[in-house]
Amino acid sequence: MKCPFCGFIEDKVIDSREREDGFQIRRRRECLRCNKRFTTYEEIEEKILMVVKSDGRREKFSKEKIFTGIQKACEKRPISTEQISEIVDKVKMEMNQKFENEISSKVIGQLVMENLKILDEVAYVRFASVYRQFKDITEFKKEVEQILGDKNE
Amino acid sequence: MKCPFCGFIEDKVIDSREREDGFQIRRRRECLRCNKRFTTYEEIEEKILMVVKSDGRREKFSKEKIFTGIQKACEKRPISTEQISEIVDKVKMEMNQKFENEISSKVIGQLVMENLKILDEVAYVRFASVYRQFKDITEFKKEVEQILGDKNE
DNA sequence: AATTATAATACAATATATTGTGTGTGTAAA
DNA sequence: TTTACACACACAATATATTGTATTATAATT
Repeated sequence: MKCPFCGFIEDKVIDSREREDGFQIRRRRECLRCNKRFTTYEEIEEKILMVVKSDGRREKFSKEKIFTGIQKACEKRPISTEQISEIVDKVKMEMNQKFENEISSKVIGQLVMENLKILDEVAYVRFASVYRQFKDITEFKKEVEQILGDKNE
Repeated sequence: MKCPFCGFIEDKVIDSREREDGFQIRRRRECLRCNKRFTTYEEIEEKILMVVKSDGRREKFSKEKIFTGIQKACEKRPISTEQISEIVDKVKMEMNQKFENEISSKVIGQLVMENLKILDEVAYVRFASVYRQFKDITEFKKEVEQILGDKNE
């Protein structure tokens, strides 16, 4: 790794820590010529995932959008930011497992819903109402009865 | 490094290559649970350098801007893109050595000029004429005589 | 279509990074 | 202002990454 101070190509790692979330490694390096220190980060290469929206337009997949979508559904619910992040990461992982370069926004919505359902039913129903575009309250009713029904089996 | 497919936290590096320019290391990793492979990149953390312009406004330092500035000065000159990149990198390195978070655009100009002077005098004079805002051709004359004078010493 | 560059793959010999534990510091959040 | 959190620093014991060489695949460029 080229020293940002003197440009020398050799250095040694004097410390190396993985972030708790496991998505980054930080290394502290020292240049073998000028002895100055600098920090590097190792990250997973993100393949650019395209999301196909219902009208056919495509846009870059963004963790942030999913995050805010879930966040809205979780308003005033006992769900922490970390828990939302976990869902986002899980959804992303499932996407990596199952899909190539494109994924429809519908499928993303389903993945989010599956994960949200386990965590918080209120948030789940809220999210579903937005995602599946509930037209009137009977749809809420149906969805809730569905959930309750599943539990009694 | 967390597996992007299954989320497992352990993996092994099966290949590791440094880019020729020395600013990146690419690692090929394999998950110890699902055996899927993925790629990571290690890069130097970029500290955000602010450039103070002559009117006092600040903006983020950008390699691209310097690059295009030099490129203009090198029009029709026998200077390759790589050589320009090298100057940009050298300037950046000098900045890292000497400065903290802020640097005046004037000083950047000087650094560029120093490096350009060694490489190509025509480009240097062009760059200087823009950078130091030559008012008339006598300034070109002065600059050229200065260079020629330096050589005879 | 031909060319170039970059990435993925494999394998073997060698060198260097990683991880735990602990201290201190600066900065952002509560 | 007190509390967290992330980063810098140090050291020691252990495990794993790095680098050369080479072939093939894929994407980008002309």
